[in-house]
Amino acid sequence: MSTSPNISFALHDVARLLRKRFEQRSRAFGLTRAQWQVLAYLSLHEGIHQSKLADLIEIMPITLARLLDKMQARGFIERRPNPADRRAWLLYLTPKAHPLIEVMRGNGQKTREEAFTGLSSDAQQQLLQTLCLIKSNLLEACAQPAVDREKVHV
Amino acid sequence: MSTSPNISFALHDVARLLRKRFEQRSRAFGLTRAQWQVLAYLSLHEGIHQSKLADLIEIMPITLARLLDKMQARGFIERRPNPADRRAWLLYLTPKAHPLIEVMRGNGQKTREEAFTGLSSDAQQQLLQTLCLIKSNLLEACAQPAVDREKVHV
DNA sequence: TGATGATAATAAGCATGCTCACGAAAGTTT
DNA sequence: AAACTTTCGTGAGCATGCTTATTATCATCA
Repeated sequence: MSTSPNISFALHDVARLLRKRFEQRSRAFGLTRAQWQVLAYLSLHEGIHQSKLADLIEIMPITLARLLDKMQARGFIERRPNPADRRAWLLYLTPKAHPLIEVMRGNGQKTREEAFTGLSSDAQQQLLQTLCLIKSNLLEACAQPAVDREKVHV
Repeated sequence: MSTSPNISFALHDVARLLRKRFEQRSRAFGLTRAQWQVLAYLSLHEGIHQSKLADLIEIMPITLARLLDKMQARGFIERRPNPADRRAWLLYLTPKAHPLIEVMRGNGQKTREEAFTGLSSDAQQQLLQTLCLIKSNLLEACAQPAVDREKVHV
């Protein structure tokens, strides 16, 4: 980590700003960005278990559980008991949630349009491919231990 | 926001994984990623005020204050009174912190090497430029209101 | 069948980031 | 000088993410 313009920092900043901008839009509809994301995935997989949904979104199950608590309290989702497995819930959107999906997609679209102004379609494709490569590098790296044993005693 | 592979999601994932990988390395030295970042910036600007440092790192002053509380408690930084302005502290590293700086830079370096394996130097330059463009788009966008007035009543 | 191990959801607690608000001090204007 | 505005640091409280641990249930195998 250095203070010169640095890809890691730039990535971090861009992700944070995307989040922030999306949040600015989302908040007007009463949901946070994370809750929107849950809604988006759930809309394509109604009847899914919490653990499967957490896998899809790539967050820890406990993190999802807390989000669902809030969304259930606000009447956006339902947890139905699963007769075949009393440990697991089956997740469904409520009727109240459905009209939000389209609006949400639009918000994501608008945010991306703002973010990618001045980027050709080719450049966007290129960027996506590069990001996917980096992501796969990092997924592999994260699975390896990262400790320099000789230096731990600093 | 859609569930097809999407640049926003990929960016978010990559940033999260970079953070996670860096954290795996940092933790062996007793500091979190955010605390490392504070240390890195502070090492180049000793004697700075909290508000200026928060500007540099681009976080809210209150967020920095909490980080500094912990780092001070662990003996990595000092808050010296400023005789010229009794509201503001002057921030300094302690001797204990200095040897960590080099190690930290190395960690960042290693993390980037892992992340950018298989990316040519040109591709990295390209990526950095693209990210900077997106960042500047988003900084501008975030300064604008984002509400679709007609749709707020959903 | 009965013990053992895996899995689903959640609890507890920490770290980081935010917004909003406030007190103390400094700067500015009248 | 007195009244204002601004700035610096921080308190309170929320949201999201994590790790670690627990409980209930299910699945499997001796």
